[in-house]
Amino acid sequence: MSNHEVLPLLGQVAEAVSGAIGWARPALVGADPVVRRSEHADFQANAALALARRARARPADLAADLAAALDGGPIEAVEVSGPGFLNIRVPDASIWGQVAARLRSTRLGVGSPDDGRRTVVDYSAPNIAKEMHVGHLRTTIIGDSLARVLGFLGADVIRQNHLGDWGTQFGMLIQYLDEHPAAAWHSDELSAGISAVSALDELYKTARAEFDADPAFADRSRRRVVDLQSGDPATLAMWKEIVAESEKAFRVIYDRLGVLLRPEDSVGESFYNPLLADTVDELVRAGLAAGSEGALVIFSEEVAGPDGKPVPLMVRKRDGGYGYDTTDLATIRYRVHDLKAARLLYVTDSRQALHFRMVFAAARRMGWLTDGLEAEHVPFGTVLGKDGRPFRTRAGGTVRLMDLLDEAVARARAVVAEKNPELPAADLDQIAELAGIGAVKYADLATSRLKDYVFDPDRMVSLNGNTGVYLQYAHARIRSILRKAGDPEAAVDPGVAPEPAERALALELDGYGATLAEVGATLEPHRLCGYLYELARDFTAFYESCRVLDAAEPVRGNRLALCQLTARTLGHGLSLLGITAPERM
RNA sequence: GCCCUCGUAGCUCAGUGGACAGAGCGGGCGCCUUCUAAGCGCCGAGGCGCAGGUUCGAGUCCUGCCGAGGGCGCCA
Repeated sequence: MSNHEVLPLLGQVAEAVSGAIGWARPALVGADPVVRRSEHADFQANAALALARRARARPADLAADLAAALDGGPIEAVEVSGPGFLNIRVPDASIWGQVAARLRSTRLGVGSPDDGRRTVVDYSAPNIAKEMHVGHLRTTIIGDSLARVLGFLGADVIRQNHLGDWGTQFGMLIQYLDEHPAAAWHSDELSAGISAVSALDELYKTARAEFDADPAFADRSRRRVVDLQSGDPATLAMWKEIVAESEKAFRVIYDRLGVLLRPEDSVGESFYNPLLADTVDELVRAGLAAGSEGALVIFSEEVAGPDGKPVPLMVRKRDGGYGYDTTDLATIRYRVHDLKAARLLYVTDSRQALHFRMVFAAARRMGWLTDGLEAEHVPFGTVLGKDGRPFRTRAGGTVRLMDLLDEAVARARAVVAEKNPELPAADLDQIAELAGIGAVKYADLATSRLKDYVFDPDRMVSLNGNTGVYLQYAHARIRSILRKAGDPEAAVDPGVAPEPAERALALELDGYGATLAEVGATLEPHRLCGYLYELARDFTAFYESCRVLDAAEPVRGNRLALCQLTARTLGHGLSLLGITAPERM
């Protein structure tokens, strides 16, 4: 499919201005028409200012020539303003035509610019036998939203949950569990509210203490690591059980968060373990990896360390083991060769930027990444507490993800209960859950990805401002109007002159696809949040100045159409953020 | 030492090289016989860390400096 199912007015105007440029100044054919939304008209074209020098003309003169060449087409009126801006107005009928066309489309008229592009999104990646904590919040939420947006834009998205399910720490844990068969850690032997990962996390700490205190246990643990790596059946069975129980616990969080990740998306470190030797062989044969101080490394061609020498990727450790550098190289090899990916995305925190830069560079030198292939680290900032320091419990420990969700839902519940005391308890629970989870996700997505952000439950469940709750409420309010009208078939009469608020709302709705394309290109979901907030505000302005239900036809029909398209766009946009938009609040 | 990111209103944040830099919170005033007041309007508040540069035009691009955070061999 093309970039647009319904060509936005901005695109139509841009085409017209492009045509005018070619007509008025053939030498400038193909130049950017620089069309933008405008406060002074429907759109403005800044091409005359940008091109005046090349055209060897005064901007105002060039603008006048362009205006003269812009007769008719999708443009109703043009005027030159200021130093050479073209203020452009589109016909009323076009405004309504776009609304009608988008309502007829199941995709709201949005095209599929990423059609068929196989895109691997690597995100979440919790560690087996450990609690999910605040550190997994952003990767899970941002990664999931990107998977949704790219999928909607037509990409063939393959989600990859790169679980931390392999490593020497499991030798210690398995040995401990083997020696303490009475220890409870299976989900069915734990009391409600205690997860397997919570129990395993505790047992691991105990095992760790014993490892440090008892040399004999440490020896047995080390032997257990060898057993695990050599595939000893009993050890492997225990490990698989630990993985399965952990995944059950993750499932509970994923279900509550409403993320797309499913069991088959789990392709953890253990999956790559058998592939690492081959990966390293290729690197050695290609002459990229070389011995250094007993280890095997790839020296970076561009990055130097504190000593001024090239920084190495650790391909094989001195003890013969493999670290994350090797695994990440193996993921590229696998995702390109076996999954046939065209675009690789790694949603991890920004501290790993240098690591990925070096891994990608090595993969390019190795020939695994070729020119048509895009590999991108999608970095994000740290979650901070209100004190501006990394978010921790009062005692200084990491904050469990589940606790954090509980707190947000509890606050949302208090706010909802206060504002709507008549709500039946069951509805209250359901709405509090939707609002609380939505608030957490929205707060995480709404701020620009790269910056650290402050986790503030009070602010995120606020009903005012750029919050998830505000958008959910806006959606519910519109749905309420539509229910009262009996959810009629949209009937748009393009002959009606739109009120300013109707015009502004329709133009905003027309720009939905452009915003999504921007999110797909920049991998910045906060642009979608900003768009939806603006849309909700435009709707509110419309709601304040334009009566819907008691308007006379054909105005009423047109306004209902605006309500329908706004509700669908809001609901759809929220769903791409992974947030549910309830019918009632 | 080198590299990366960030620095916009009292606070939390938006801001494709274009017309007077915008929201929310907090403060002040006002608006519910009308589709959800979980809302809306008005008032006050910054000239975008600092200094240069490129440009017809810079919060946005470039250079330097200051400040904060992060990274730089066997943890991911």
